[in-house]
Amino acid sequence: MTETLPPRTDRPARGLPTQWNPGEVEAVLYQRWVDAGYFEADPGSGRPPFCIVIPPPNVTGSLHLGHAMDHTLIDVLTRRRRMQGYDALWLPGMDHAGIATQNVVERRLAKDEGRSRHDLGREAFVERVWAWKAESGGTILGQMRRLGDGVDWSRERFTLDEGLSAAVQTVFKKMFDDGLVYRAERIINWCPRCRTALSDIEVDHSEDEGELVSIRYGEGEDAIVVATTRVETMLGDTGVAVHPDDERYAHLVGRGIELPVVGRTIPVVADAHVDPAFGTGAVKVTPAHDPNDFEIGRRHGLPMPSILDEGAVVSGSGTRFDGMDRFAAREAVREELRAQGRIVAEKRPYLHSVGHCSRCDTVIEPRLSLQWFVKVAPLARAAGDAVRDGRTTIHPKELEKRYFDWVDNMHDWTISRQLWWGHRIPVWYGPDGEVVCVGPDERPPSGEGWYQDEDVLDTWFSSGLWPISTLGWPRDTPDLRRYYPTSVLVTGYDILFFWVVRMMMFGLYVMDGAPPFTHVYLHGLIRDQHGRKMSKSRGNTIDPLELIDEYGADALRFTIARGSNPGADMALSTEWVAGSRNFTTKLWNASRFALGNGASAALPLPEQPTDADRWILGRLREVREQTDALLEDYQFAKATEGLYHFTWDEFCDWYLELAKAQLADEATADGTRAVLGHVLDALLKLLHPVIPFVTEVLWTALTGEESVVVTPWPVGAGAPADPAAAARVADVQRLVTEVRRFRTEQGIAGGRRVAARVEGLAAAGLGEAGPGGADAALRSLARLDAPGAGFAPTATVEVALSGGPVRVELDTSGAIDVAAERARLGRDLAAARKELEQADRKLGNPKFTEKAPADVVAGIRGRREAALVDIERVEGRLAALPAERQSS
RNA sequence: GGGCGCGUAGCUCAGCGGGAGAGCACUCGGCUUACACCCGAGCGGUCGCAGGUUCGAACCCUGCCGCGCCCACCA
Repeated sequence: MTETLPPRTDRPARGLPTQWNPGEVEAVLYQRWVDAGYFEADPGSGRPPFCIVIPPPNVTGSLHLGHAMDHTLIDVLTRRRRMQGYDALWLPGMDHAGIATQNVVERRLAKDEGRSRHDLGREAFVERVWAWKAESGGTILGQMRRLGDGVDWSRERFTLDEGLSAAVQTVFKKMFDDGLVYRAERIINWCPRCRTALSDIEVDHSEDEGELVSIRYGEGEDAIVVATTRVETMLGDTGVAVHPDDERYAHLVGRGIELPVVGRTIPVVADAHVDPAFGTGAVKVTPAHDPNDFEIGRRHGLPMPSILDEGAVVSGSGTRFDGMDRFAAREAVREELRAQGRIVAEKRPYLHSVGHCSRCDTVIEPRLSLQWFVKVAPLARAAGDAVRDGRTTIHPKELEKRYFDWVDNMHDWTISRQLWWGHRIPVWYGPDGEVVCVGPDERPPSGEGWYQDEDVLDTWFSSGLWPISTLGWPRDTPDLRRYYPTSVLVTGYDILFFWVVRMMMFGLYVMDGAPPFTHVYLHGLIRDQHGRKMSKSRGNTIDPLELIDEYGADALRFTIARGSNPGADMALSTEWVAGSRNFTTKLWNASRFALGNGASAALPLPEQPTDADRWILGRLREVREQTDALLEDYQFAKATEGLYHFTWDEFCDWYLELAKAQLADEATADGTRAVLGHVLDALLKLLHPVIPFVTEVLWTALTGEESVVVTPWPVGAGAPADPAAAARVADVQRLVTEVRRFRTEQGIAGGRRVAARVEGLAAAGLGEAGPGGADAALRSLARLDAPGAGFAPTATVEVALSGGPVRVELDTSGAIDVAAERARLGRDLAAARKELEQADRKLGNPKFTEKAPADVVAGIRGRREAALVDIERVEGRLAALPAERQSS
């Protein structure tokens, strides 16, 4: 729902429309930036390099809020560095996302044409995926432009590009030669639906309901009871294992026992892996379908028949279950065992951990299979060491532990995938069992009987090379020399293991110990307004494009930055984005006011600034310093929040209001225009990295210059803090607030001017009348007129300021609401008494006065004094109130 | 089973040893010549529970309760 408000004023502010309309302007501005080449890096510039490589979005579809988070934070960092004079490069690109993309295209193919990839054949299918990539990739690039991503489009990369493919092939070859990749028959995770091997982290475990069935193997004295959650695997049992020290079974070790249903005799072996306290202390051993059993089988030389393939019992198992689906087989085998009286016990439901394919949720089948692996131990050790010795730092630091736990306990990485979309493994097999790995510039062996490996590499293999391959490796390019190691990696903590660790391993390996990035910043996940994970099935996802359409890209970016605390998830709702949109509107209107009143950044700052001037210039300096410190520490939320409050609560609510009086006085008008221009200029620059569009329009209107994108960061903006001036402004604020409160309690309309006499300003150290003085400020902000003829005060507002009491006598033109005033003063009195009581309690404790630091004690004493003064003042006012008239 | 983290205003979250905060929501006023996507004034919290340390604890320690996440070859 968009409301268009009628313009309330048509005073022109240097061509600025009365309303900020992001939808009309953003695309134009973005194209202008790109055309101007602002985002293009120049390794020969001589400026210090700053580089971030994008976490490449998958070409599976379109960007979601998680990407918007990556992009916002990266853009904030990059735009700021560019303004700080760095040769800033944000390198864009996309990931082919092997299995994910292949699945998407396969599903579409099935839905639209009722065909499988096998119907098309490898070559034609891969062509289809490329077509999809063109379409989906285009969508993503368009979305990045909508977000305002300041990326260097001339350096855009894709993981299946020629150059990146060469990098993949080169690394594979190097690792092959170094013995870091190997081909072996191991138990791997097989997804029967995707029909490919998966690495360990592509398997999600969940507690599922199943069954635990205890089966008696053997007869009589030789009988052993084993328990299993997967009855059907007993078809592939080749042994029963017991603990070596388990006396219950000692007599059976080494002997044969008959495997029911199948009828073959299998040995009882002693293996320390078995926990004698668990269940019966005896385990059935299915080496081809369980990682533990595989190890046991290996230690004892047991046969390893595969009895399940592609999710069904293999034909040729020699049983009547041949070809039966694995879950049907589970039931059928169980019933057969039951018929034979073999089932001793059953527990159902039985909760246990079951692996699922992270892509399609199908139950994973552990399977003995010939695959390619990366020997990770040396790589992982190097990855751990680089963080341990500080070559790379992880923010927030708490996530380091997770990183170490992972790299220090990593299993070998299964990298071959039985897919078609990806980098084909560059290995050729010869007729006599030759295995030849081929580099990118080498010709593969040809001739009778030679063929290339059918499989492709895990998509994370190429993503892991992203920071080096995108910069040109294996060629020795200026970019690589200039931007590697990259400055920061910004990504979600959820892909720490998938991606960050792999990049560390590869980067260190390929680049001789130079890590791929100096810092890693891990942000949290975006959740819905109640902190729940966003998911399509829950129906609580929000499309970033819809938010941009309704509120503007700046609003979305501001919301994300404002909610991003290191490592913590953030809840996002349209209300938050609307609030951010309101902020951009506020900034817009404040700028219009300033411009409409002749603000200029080119004017010299006043030689005799007012207190308000000194205060806001001092605050500006502090805010700039604070913003820098926070952003250096990746505290996006706090940095953004600080700018929000400075803009709204200080600049708009107070300085602009104070400026109105100053502008009306010739003595201060020019100075005020200069201060307004100066503060606005710096503020727009500080906000630009977060909200680039609106700040660009406003800043160019203010300065008439080309673009805020390439303007220097406002390091010297503002002035050193002036605590005395700031204290006087704080006093004025208190005064104004107290008078406003009185007016509200008395029901005096906000716009109505009230005649008033102000006493005690000079004595309180606030000066008297005069340009930029406290009196003028108070009268302007509290809407007080000078006492004219016939001034007849009906009420007094008295405020005890640090320098003394100030009395404001008001002529409300008639009797005041005594009850309301009594209530207001009563609340003040209660508060003051409570303060006094608290202070007395502390000061009455000798241990406190003895042990607490002197400044703390002094602070409490000060508060006690102030409370006493307050109480006296308020009691005086209460006593002076006229008697309440009796009313019903 | 191991590890990490979180429980603070109705909601989402900051604060992490010395006067309980923000945004949104809510109440009451208000077309106050930048802004009603606004302005002004308010209401709202035994800071999960119980102990302990300390002159002083939302903040440090211990235990408990509740929730979340990560890791793990629990047959």
